[in-house]
Amino acid sequence: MSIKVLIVEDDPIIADHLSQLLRLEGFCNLGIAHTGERALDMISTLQPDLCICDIHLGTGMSGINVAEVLRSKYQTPYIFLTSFDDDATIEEAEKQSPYGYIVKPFQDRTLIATVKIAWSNYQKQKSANELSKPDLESRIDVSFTAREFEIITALINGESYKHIAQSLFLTTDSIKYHAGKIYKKCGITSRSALYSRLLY
Amino acid sequence: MSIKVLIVEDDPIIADHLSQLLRLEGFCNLGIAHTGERALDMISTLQPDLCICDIHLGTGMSGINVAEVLRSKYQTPYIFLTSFDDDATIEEAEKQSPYGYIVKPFQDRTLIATVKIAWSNYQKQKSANELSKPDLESRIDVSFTAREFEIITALINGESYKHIAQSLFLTTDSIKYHAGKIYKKCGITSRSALYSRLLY
DNA sequence: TTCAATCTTACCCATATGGGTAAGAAATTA
DNA sequence: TAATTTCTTACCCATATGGGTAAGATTGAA
Repeated sequence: MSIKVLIVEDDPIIADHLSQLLRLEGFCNLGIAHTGERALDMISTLQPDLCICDIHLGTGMSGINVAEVLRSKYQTPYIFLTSFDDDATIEEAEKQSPYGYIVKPFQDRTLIATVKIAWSNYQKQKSANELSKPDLESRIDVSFTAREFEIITALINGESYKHIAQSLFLTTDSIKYHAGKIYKKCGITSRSALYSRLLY
Repeated sequence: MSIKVLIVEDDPIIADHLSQLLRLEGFCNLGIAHTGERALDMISTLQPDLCICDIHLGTGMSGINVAEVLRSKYQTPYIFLTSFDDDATIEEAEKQSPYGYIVKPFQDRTLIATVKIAWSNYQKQKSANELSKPDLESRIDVSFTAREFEIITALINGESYKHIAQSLFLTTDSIKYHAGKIYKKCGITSRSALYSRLLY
């Protein structure tokens, strides 16, 4: 699966250049938005995986505004690309926590590397929240049986004993028993402590 | 407080250039490590806030190795800076989840912006676990009173009603009352649901 | 096959949690 | 000042959670 990238850039020369570059590198190029408003349209319909976003887009919305939406509404990663490199612009950009910031004119390879690394970091961050057994065990230095891990994930999901029991075709007493063993292993005495103990 | 930056770069020309650049921008320049081994020394004694790290350092350790240590042992952010831009190098770099990747020759402003944004992102990530009221409210689109927020943080910390009551000089009934209102506002019915609802 | 670990279930008991309601005090706003 | 919101507390009740113990079933390894 290739990464769907949207370019938000008002300068047609740069936009075309980016377009070429992405295609050559095997990205799925969703096209170019020349204004912030158009960008929002394309984002909602095309659902890009990542955006390359110019900060200054002439009149109307700025790239910062677009990034704001990407971040809060879509949680889609973006990198800024701009010829404005003054401290004020950088500071504004910082607030959006971009995955990269490139000043024009740019090295093609810097751009490609930045996009790839942005995507990779984003992916890792996303999967960081999903609990894996070996990962968890090494982190807190406690080992669990398969059953226990199954129940740990349910407990952390906030499911009641009854609910867990139903979905595992067991009785609540069994869940209670396993929860008890889990708590002992972790040196805790309540479910809430699981959250502080198991999640970073 | 200015950010303490360490340069890990074997090319003296580039290293000097970086040195100048950082100084001009008001960073605290901790100096230059010309080899990976020297870098580890300097890292352990000088405790940099951030490293700019060349990937290919002649013989001995590579910048990737240095980054590995920075990540696993010190949790110090770093950005890669290299003239090698082949896919294999980028892929190796990706694994280290760098905060930035810049290909030589580079734009001074790209470097500065990348460093600043890397630092800002790192800081945010660090403090992301600490709940702030406005932040929480905008994220889940529910508003809380000051008292409620106070109790939310305690609930999330896994404190029992009794404990919360004692530390706030209230009765457990009061805590129960507020917890109830909080749950209603969030559209949930249990403390465990708070975790999935309030924490990403 | 035998032993140990794990799993499932049951039962007892104490405490914690959450829903509902209500009423007076305090603070805020119109 | 009057109205509204928030805060504190109390009481009732049902359910959930957690500790302890114990016994039979299952599994896996020596």
